[in-house]
Amino acid sequence: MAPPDPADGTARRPRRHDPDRKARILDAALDVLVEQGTVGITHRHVAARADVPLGSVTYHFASLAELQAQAFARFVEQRGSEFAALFDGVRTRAELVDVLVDLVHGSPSRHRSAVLGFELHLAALRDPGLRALAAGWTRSSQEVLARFTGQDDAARLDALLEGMIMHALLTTEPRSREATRTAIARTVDPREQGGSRATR
Amino acid sequence: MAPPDPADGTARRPRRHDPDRKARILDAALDVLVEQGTVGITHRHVAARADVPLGSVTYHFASLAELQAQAFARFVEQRGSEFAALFDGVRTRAELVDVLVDLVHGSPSRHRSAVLGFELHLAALRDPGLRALAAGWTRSSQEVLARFTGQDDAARLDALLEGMIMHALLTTEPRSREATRTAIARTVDPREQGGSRATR
Amino acid sequence: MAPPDPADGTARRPRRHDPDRKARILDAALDVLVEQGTVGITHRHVAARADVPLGSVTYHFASLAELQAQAFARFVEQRGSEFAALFDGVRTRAELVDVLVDLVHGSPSRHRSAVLGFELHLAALRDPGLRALAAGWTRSSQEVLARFTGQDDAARLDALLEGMIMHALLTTEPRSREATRTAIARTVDPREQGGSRATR
Amino acid sequence: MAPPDPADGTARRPRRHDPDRKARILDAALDVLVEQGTVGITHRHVAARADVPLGSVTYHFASLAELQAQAFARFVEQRGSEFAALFDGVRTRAELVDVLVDLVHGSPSRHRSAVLGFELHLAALRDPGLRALAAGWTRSSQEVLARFTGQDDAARLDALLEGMIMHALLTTEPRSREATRTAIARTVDPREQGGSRATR
DNA sequence: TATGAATGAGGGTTCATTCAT
DNA sequence: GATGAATGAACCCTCATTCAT
Repeated sequence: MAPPDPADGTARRPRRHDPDRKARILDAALDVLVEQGTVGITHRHVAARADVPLGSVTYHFASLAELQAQAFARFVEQRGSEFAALFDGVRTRAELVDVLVDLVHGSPSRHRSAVLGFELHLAALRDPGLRALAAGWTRSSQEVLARFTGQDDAARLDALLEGMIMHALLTTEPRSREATRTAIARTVDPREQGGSRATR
Repeated sequence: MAPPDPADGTARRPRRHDPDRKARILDAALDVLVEQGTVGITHRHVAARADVPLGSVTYHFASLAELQAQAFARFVEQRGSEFAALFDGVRTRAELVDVLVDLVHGSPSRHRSAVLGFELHLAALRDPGLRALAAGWTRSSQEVLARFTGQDDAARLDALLEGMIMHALLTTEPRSREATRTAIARTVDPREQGGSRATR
Repeated sequence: MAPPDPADGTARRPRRHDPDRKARILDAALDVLVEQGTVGITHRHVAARADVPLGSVTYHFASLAELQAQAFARFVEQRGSEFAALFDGVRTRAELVDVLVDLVHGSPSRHRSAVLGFELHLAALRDPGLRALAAGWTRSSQEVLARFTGQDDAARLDALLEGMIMHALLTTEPRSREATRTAIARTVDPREQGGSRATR
Repeated sequence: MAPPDPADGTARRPRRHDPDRKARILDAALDVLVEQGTVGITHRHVAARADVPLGSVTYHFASLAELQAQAFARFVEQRGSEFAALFDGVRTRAELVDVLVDLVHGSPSRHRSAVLGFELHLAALRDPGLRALAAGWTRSSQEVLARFTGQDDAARLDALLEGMIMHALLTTEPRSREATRTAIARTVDPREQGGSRATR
């Protein structure tokens, strides 16, 4: 005889043997991070988000800190590939600028990456393990950019993008794409003087 | 017979009638924010840091959210003046660059501002009130910069600084001041091509 | 409008301002210790036993270990006075033996002291703070006995009593009072050879 | 792709077909009992101590209570033989006293027995099954002693030893062997009046 | 005005036990 | 036979907030 369903409408969860449950928990943790930030990372929130019993989270992760660390690691891995893929078809400086402008004035899907990135950066301020992770991520991002701009300009460009993305996340009256384009274009190629689309 | 002490470490303190206690509490809250981030903002932590009884915090602030908001407001106000003052003696582009390089490769006192700034930015992502505060801060910062660079370049410079400060906070092997100087110099004056100290 | 009573029949507890609640919690903890042993010392058990909300226990005691330590300290203090009082009217060796036999073949009220004493001894094995407490208790007990027997015999007598009390607690077929009396009498006065009531 | 490890430290161990694993688990449980007391008896602790997978403990024992009971039973059996063997070469009262003094002022190996004995006694207070076990142990111990002292004195001697061992376990400034010897000698032979080594 | 006692929700974590493999 | 994934209860403790004094 099966146990009765609880009264509160939540269906019984008979799910035993669920492979890659661990990965699903990590994805749920990233969802929570986007919506609530690091304060939202609790066993109970993550479990509810992953539609998994509480004990399942504590079973797979020895501590919340470890869960958070692995979630961030998963993000960096996934986002690293995505980021590199953005530049796959880029041949000219103009195309590079196009991609970067899209990066800043991003779609909702970019919003997620941006928020997670900043959460990681802030968490890394006080966690050496996360600091190493963030450093690796920054390095690989700059390597991607450096293929187009050279090493030094890549660092500069990366910092500019970081700041612009943060501002874009926060601003209520979004700066026009044109202003963003100009700023990026000048950084990608300092000889650019005009604010409009580079024609040469 | 003396009344029993509570179990936590809060000792008995006979300080009655303490003007500007409210301000001291806010400063303590900022200290906590620097050291532990927004998760550390609890009545007990702040009270202990301010060396003030627990009830004093709840008495002066209707809720924790309000305490945090006022603490951030105090920070923006203080930091705004400080920031403007940094540029008081600046006359040439070279001097501007000097000040900005110092801003990025900051002393420990700058560390505090940088951390609080990022804490504010991240908290503002999910709190409309803080978002307005952060927006005002960004605007006034850019106005200061714009006195030297014009409006558009100020926004670009501000974003660059933001990104470089974050990277400087996180990196383990700090990038040389020279690289920072070059990046800033090129942004301040796009005609700069060399990486070394600008001579005029 | 008062909040409604909970559905499970437990009456609402409007009790604010309850002085010597801390002492009541400690007494409840001792009750729990008697009934369930150290494993039963949980915030919830003690709170329920003291008819006090859970938060009240955590408020008054910084940790469970501290609660347990203070409870044992309270027991030692109370029991110390009781123990000394047992010998107030003792004038002769025979009266001393009478009191000690009663101590071993104790009433239910003695059961409590015996169990708490052994719980303390065992807990003290692994807790230096409790070890000091237990040592002090043993010392003061032996001082009381020494007033009748001298220092060395007091130690011997104390050990014998300890062992007999433990056996009395455990045995299913209780040894007769006569056997206990004989054993004690021989220890109190080694010249005693017979097993029956000392007449001299 | 390897299956994920659980979050706790239990590593993968390829030991299949391990006879007398059950006995090894019981010995591990006794080790845990000595070090942490009955609260430490958990499936995980015992499994880790025995270097055995978690499931192995639940497989061999229907419940934790049963595991504990069997561990105590194993202790009583082993310790019973050991205890009897202590008296194998005893011929005179003086030799008997020597053995008993060693029993109280024991080496580390005796420490283990003493702690386990008291753990058993206290656990038996609240568990009828263990009470029977403890009663049997006490009986057989007294039978060994009775071969030298007679039935009544054996019970008295056993109680004295029990108390002295407990005191010896707890005391920080260990009572001298001489005092212990005197106490035992007087109990073994009430005609003994002097405190020093009995010469006949 | 100012304080600290009081409360209950919710936090991280450990655990005995069940069960599919 | 043997194992480890899975589950939910219960653990200790921290906390925001309320309120009597």
